[in-house]
Amino acid sequence: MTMRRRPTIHEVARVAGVSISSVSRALNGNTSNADMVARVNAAVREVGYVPSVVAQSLKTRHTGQVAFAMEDIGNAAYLEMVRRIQPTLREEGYRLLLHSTGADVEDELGVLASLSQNYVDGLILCPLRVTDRHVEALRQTAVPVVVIGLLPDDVPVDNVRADSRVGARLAVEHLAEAGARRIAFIDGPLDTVPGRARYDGYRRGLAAAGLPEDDALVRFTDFQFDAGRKAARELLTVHPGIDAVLGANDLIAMGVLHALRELGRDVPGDVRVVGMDDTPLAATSFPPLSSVSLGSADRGRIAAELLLRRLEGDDAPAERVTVPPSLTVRESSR
Amino acid sequence: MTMRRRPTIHEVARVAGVSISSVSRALNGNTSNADMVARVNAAVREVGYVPSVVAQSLKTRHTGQVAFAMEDIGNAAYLEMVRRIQPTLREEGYRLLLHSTGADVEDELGVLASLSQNYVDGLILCPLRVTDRHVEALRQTAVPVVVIGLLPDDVPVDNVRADSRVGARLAVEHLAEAGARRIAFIDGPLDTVPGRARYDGYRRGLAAAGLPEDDALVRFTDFQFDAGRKAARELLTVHPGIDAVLGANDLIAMGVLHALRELGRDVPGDVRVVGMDDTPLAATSFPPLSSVSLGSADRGRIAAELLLRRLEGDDAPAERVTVPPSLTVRESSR
DNA sequence: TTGAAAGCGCTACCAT
DNA sequence: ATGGTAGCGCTTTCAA
Repeated sequence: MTMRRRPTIHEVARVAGVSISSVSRALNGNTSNADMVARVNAAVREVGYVPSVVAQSLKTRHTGQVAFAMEDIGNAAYLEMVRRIQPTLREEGYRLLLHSTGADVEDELGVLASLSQNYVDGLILCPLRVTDRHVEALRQTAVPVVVIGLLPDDVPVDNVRADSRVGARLAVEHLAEAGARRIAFIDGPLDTVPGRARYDGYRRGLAAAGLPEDDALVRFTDFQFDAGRKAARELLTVHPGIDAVLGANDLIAMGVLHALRELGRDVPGDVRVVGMDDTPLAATSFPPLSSVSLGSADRGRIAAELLLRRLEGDDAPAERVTVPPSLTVRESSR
Repeated sequence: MTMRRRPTIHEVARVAGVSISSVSRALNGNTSNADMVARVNAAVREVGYVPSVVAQSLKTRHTGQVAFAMEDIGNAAYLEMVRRIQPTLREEGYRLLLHSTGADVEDELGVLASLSQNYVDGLILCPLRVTDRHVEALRQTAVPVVVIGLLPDDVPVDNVRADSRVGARLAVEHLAEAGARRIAFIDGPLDTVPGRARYDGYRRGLAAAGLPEDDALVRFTDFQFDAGRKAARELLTVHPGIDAVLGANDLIAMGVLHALRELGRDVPGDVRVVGMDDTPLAATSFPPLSSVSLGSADRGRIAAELLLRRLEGDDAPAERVTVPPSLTVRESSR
């Protein structure tokens, strides 16, 4: 265990026989003397010098770090975002700091207040809910913030959103076109933003397809596998005439697939099924699950790009980007 | 957009009418004068002071940050680790920096060399392969490192490992007990640590069950769904007598399930299937997939705990923890 | 072009 | 107990 302290710019200067200013300049490309650069580089290699980013940050007032704060990295949608955010930021030399808030609103606010005043140059936030206090905090962050999710129109913050209402509608229209007439919907809680939007989209889809609404075909549960399974089992037992089910996310839809199998119904022969989010689950289920992609990966990438623009000093008015949903049709609704 | 500079400790001192030393002491609990603490806190609130972690880091020589470097956060096993690492570190006040290396060995080394000399107090590394250069780099990192995965015994670095060899063996023994006689194995690349270990475990399992080895029943591909599907299709077309398939991870096993369905073979009636990693996929597949858990969540937690001990100054000899695998039997092999 | 020196905001030592 | 002050390692003026 070598316990030598890391070499500083002073060692490099000493070995190269120049001043620390010259070392700094040579390293940052602020010199035109090729010989100087060569000498400094040689000294750097010799002593194994790595600049202290901390000292650099203190001086330059930026850290090269960006944080992504979301509820739980375990959620497939956030995961997709991270997978795109990281390389996008990295290409520009930023490191990614991860912040799972664990559905804790206070913590989300804490992140906004302190984290944004500290150790990061920017922040991508994916809030579960947006309260007045969020808005307040967003208005006075010390660094650029991009919010992924719904945000009131008057908040001057870059914002990337999905359109899950249109997404649900797409799914319903697709099912109707495929010949379905009694389309059930298993939703998450109606008091969540996505739950509400997807329900609205479902109803619009029915209207667009000229199908009647029937409350008996709708269930509000949780965004979970077991919830979908249970709801589908009940729904299809009471209403055997249901010929299609839309699940408000892929987990619910997977639960529906299981329920149908248990009930001996063929998918898509007897009942067509569509999910939402288009997670990796969808492609590997049996039968492969049609699903509405809400563009998580794109939202992540776009959020990162917006933030990078701000970090480069762009101070144009806040932008609002909506990523359009797209339906991937697989066997479950073909 | 308020463009005021963040207040520093000097503003607080001025408002509180004390010296900056007193502010620092009050804030860090190094004073016993309750009145002083109160005055300082009041001033802190008044000016909205948040200490600069950058300046603190420069002074104290630690950053409060820990990095987790792995191949791709999209992998379910790594994800499980992150989900446990983050809260564990966070409880002790450390932030988590994420570093997907994208299967790039050079990049992995780069992380070790520069990242460990910089902006983090410690590092959790989950290398895909361990080369001599890794070992070399590990020997001279500037901060404590914990490696999740297999590491040569003489490398003095804390190490948390799964026992995927025993895991694969467990799976084979279980299949044999269930009556399987011709157990195929679809592995990832043999030159990866898990690929190698699982293959060894497979062979030991066969030996333990008194079954003959048959190279024709083994395929080395990728740890992916499509790879598993394709390999299974070929394998079962050429060798219809195969009565069980072990997939080296759940994705492969899911691919196997699909291939079998396409070939019209019943699972588990004709062919039993077992996967590895016990990801969420397993429980929601059809039929639900038996899978060997390698304790990803536990490994993540333990790695974080080991690292925290080092960060607290513990300099006991490097520890080696092995998390035992466990088999969850579901319908696919019942 | 180069070097000296002034900080960036903080902690901790040393006087008082 | 409190305040002054010397750095932490760097970048960037400013003179030479």
